[in-house]
Amino acid sequence: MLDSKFVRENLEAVDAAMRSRGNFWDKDEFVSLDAARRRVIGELETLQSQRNATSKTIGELMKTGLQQEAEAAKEQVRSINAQIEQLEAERAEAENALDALVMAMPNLPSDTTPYGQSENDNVEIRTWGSPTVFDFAPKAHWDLGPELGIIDFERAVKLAKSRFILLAGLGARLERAIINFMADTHAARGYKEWWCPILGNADTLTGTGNLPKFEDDLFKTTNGMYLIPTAEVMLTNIHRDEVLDAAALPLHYCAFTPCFREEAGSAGRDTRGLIRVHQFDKVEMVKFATPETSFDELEGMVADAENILQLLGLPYRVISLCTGDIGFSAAKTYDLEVWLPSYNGYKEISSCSNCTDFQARRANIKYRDAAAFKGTRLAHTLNGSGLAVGRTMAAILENYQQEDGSVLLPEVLVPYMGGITRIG
RNA sequence: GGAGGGGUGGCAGAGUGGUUGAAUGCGGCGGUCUCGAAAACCGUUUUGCGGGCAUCCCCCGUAACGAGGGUUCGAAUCCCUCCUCCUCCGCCA
Repeated sequence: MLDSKFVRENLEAVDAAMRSRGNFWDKDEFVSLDAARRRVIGELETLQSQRNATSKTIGELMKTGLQQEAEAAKEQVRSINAQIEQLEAERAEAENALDALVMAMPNLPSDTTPYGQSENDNVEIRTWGSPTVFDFAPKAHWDLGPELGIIDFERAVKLAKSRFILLAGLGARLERAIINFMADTHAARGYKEWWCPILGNADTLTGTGNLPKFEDDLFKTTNGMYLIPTAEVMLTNIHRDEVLDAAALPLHYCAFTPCFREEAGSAGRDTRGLIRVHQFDKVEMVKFATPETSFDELEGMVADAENILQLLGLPYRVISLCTGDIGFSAAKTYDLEVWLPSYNGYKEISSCSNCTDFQARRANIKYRDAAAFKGTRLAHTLNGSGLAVGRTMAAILENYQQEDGSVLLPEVLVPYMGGITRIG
């Protein structure tokens, strides 16, 4: 969430930023709600001050036995309280309205985020490798998987519903191999690994910006909990309501979890295969940093995600998302897109974002640096996929497929597959 | 699931209705002393919001003692609900 004081004092700049993101917030409503709230608070606190002063004298009057005067003062406070009660209601109303408006506002884009309206305006930063060339007609992973007997789409529908996946035999093992390879690789590069709940409460989902605006994207339980759409939610909220020591920053965390997404509104998109499903595995990276270093940390995080693709030998490109395409909480986002022969193009496999203080303000994540400043400041949070496991499997199957329908395995995965070098 | 006992400032720990945002101790920070350090001594030590001043410094007000509601002129202190921790019993991967 944005700082409403900052919004008030930088109205035009914020307005421009919102429009660059295609977010049509109501500037005038903000101004009037903010003014109303401050007026009510002013009046309310004046009355509270009067009440406190009068109450104090009541105690003294009663000690000195001046019952009559005390009763008169009590009556006076009662009438003040009646006014306070009404103003409290007004304040709650004003704050709720302002809160709803501000909570619906996305983060301000970084200066370095390219301006643009849609994904067509994203900027390619670099590519690694080149699109895989075949001297036969390559198959899509949704054909390869069933043919090899390692992905069972039909039974997954029977067990759950469409857009769920059932892996069999070496497919299930490959899933585990990819997870372990990714988690081990990040851990070796300094990321502390966590294992976390995959159900979160409303405060947790609010902290990362998933609630209240994107509730429809989440699976909910009957007791008011939510299945996490990504481990980012848990890793970021680990330090909710905490003050971190600047000397400990940056913190580099990672975790493997299943991820659950309703995919409301994406019916008809990527309907086949492993690309867009309700449940998938992901190894996630999260960082906590100071404002001074967070953008450098973002570059480092992208490099760590790229490292996985390079070790797997999968061609990819890095793009910088434009203002119109970055996510709600992000100030700057790089997407890694892996080459997918079935799409004859690149497909997102990782998204790395600097959320600056946007999540930290919601989640109350601060840090202290006694030598540099008094008090506390909001930390910056970053998150990135490292990587989406299902899409990685799809990319491996498609890019490593052989003419005979078998699939070679990337060398780095062989130890995780118990020495198996080929499926099929 | 049953019974009982707790949740106070970075930590420990007082405080059962009236200048208590909160004693005391520890820790932290600043200073005195010292060649330096330790010890000792002195001072200081939360955050949100509103306003002033101003621009990272201070002042005023207000709110916050797990969360929310209630009683009262006034609540950390009394009542209710919820959350959570601990102990014992039961159940269980």
